[in-house]
Amino acid sequence: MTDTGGVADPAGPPEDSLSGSDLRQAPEHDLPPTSYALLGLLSFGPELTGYELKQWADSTLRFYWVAPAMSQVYSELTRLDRLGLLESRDDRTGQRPARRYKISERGMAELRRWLSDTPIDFPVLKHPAALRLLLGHLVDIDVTRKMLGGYIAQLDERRAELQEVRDGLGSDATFRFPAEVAQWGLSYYDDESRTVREIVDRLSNPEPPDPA
Amino acid sequence: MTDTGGVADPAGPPEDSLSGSDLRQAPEHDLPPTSYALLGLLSFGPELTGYELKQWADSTLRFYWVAPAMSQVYSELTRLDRLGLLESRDDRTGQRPARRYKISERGMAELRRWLSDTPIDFPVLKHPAALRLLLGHLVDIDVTRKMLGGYIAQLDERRAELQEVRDGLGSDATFRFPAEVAQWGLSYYDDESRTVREIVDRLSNPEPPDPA
DNA sequence: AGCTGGTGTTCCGACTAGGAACATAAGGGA
DNA sequence: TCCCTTATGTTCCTAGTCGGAACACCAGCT
Repeated sequence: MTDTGGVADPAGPPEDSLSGSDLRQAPEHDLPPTSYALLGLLSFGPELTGYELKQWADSTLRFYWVAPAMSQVYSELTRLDRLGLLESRDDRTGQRPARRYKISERGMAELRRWLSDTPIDFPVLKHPAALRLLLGHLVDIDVTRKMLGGYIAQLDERRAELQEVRDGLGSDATFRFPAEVAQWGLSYYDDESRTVREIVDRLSNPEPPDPA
Repeated sequence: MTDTGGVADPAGPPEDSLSGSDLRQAPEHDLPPTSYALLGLLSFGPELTGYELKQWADSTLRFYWVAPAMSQVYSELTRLDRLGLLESRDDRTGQRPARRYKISERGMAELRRWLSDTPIDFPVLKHPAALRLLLGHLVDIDVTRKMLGGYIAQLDERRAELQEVRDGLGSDATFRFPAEVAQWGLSYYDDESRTVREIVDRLSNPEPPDPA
């Protein structure tokens, strides 16, 4: 087993000193999915700083993928660059010096390979509202009802944000797939909101005899 | 800020030696949600080994909460025990010696406090199928269609498993809340399956002019 | 001059994921 | 009988992830 490398190398100076043998090394195994998520954002073309990439992920990606932390965005960029999947340069044209990254040909190829070859994982979910409903026997019913009411309010808020994202994509074929994903999310929020309202109704009217 | 403690203490022998001052210490801050998830399972009453708790979590909890890894189950049990939220004993009655844990009064109280006082977080989602659909521009359309077909098949499978869980809960009022949560999950799988089928249809018939 | 807020990045500690490793028992087949 | 597989029960290690603190600099406002 060869060393696939730690992300940070605090001992070595970053400039010059082509010391490592792991420069431009192919990622023998799959990277974690979050790496492909960020690489995927960059596959749409822009040349971004870590800060800008984080903002973009926060505004769109987070609806179906956990928005990675700032620190993780930067360490991912460092790693992807080291693997040759990105190209980077120092940008001093703006008011602030910054490092800008864009996807490389290698990166595009690796992304295509991953999309074609890798079996799909089932979604991973952490659903606090469901967990709390499960534990309803421990608290007064009003606590649970109130909790679900708050969840519905959050759903409405998120739905409105996602609607804005979807509207911003227009009907241009360029953003056909992002638009499909946004639509998917909107359907999800609508269905979820309806389902939770039904649950709240059932909690209020304990046993409505089925009139069928 | 006082030390809220590492989970493992490899230096110290576990028996006797009341060395620490952090025994039976209240958790000043909230524990991570996964801790409350496991504590919540134990709030239904049983006295379990780490192994059994992991199996239970795998069979039911995983539908709306990431099933924690074996190693995490054990470290959580150790921590919750150290905090006085669990009671534990060595069990040698079975064929294999094992440590059994059940929830304490303190644990029940802390769980109730958390349910009542803590604001609810929005669900966290990692949705590989959505991420791949987003990147549809990179691959042939058939790759994306096939990917979504595989996802639908996984959905059907999961739905069948959850249906069994739900059937096992019956209509007894004891499991009213677990049954509601299971029903919630079933609705989610049904809605998601329908939505994804619609997406696949749209991918096949690119622009069906709206006949309205 | 100082305050606040946005840009840009790094570092650290805690939490989480996943598998390897270890140990023992039960059951089945050559 | 011996081996193999499966299940029980637990620990350890590595890498990945999260969240905040810290640092730095610039712009606009008071």
